[in-house]
Amino acid sequence: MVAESIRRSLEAGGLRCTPQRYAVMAFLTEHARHPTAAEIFEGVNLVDPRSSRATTYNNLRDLVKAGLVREVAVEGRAARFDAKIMRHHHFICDRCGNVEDMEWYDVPRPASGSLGKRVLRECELIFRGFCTKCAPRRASRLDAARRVDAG
Amino acid sequence: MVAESIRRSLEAGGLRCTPQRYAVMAFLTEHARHPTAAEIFEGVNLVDPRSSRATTYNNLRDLVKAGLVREVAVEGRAARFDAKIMRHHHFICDRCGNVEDMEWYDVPRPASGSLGKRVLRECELIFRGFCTKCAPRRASRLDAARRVDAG
DNA sequence: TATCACATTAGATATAATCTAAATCCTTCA
DNA sequence: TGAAGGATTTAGATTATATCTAATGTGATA
Ligand SMILES: [Mn+2]
Ligand SMILES: [Mn+2]
Ligand SMILES: [Zn+2]
Ligand SMILES: [Zn+2]
Repeated sequence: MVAESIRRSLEAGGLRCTPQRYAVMAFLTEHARHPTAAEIFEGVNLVDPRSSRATTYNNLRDLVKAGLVREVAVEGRAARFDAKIMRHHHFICDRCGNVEDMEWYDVPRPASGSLGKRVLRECELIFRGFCTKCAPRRASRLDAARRVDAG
Repeated sequence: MVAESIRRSLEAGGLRCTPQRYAVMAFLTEHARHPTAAEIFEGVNLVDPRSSRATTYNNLRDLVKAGLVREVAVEGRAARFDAKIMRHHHFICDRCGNVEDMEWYDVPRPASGSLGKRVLRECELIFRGFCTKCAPRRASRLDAARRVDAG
């Protein structure tokens, strides 16, 4: 059962399972769309219980620190979050900015000469291009496509 | 000569070579440290001519649009910028957050089945771990290391 | 029940980025 | 030359995002 597994992973991470904290984890587990903190705040408050903005931010910070959630590196202003269920890479659309999950595969590590004294923990891959929704319009210039969307 | 090459690349990108715009490109070319907009603003104003904050942001936006500069995807709040001189990957330090350049090498593309109808433009690699400066302290817990730094 | 650490909250504050509208600078073309 | 008009710059206001503060609430346990 999903509820029980969230409860367990919170406790494994040394965090109490509060309604607000549970709601953030549940939302991220159900929505693999890499929502922003504002979207998560809105999402968890569509249903009860109410959670304040500060609590949403606090819990996201704690969940990241506990390793249950990761912040996805992406340009744009607002941080995006991702429940750490399975290893995967990301595809970021040049046109609409959507961040999509991509199947995991191992990446060749850099030559140890180029790594120097650095200690490598992980290699993350970010693919860029046009997503399925945006690819059909790729014939037209990017600017033209943007203009169409704005209109 | 570097000055001349900056001038030429600006014009090739369809941008006038103004003193403020030139200063941003020159700063980014000299400082491969992926500075934030605020750092660039401060940096270009250490020498003359003065450039306003709005102009620094405007020029960074225009330079990115022209493909001469890229915004580096990194967690943290402020966007970081990088003159597009040579292809390279990035190493981000878990402890101090520094973004360092890493030698370029080709990355195996995802299986076309997992790509679907998406159109792939590039594969970017982000390495994470401890940088040369932070690696020696890695024995102690991350939190402990942070406390030392703060104190 | 009393205690105490952990959590939540509203609202204030800080930080990063963008917008606005006016002024200035360039290029072009009589 | 010297208007005309587009591109650029500017200070300051505004918006967007994130964090802080200090008061309050909650629940496990002695
Ligand atoms: Mn993801
Ligand atoms: Mn770089
Ligand atoms: Zn898209
Ligand atoms: Zn470091």
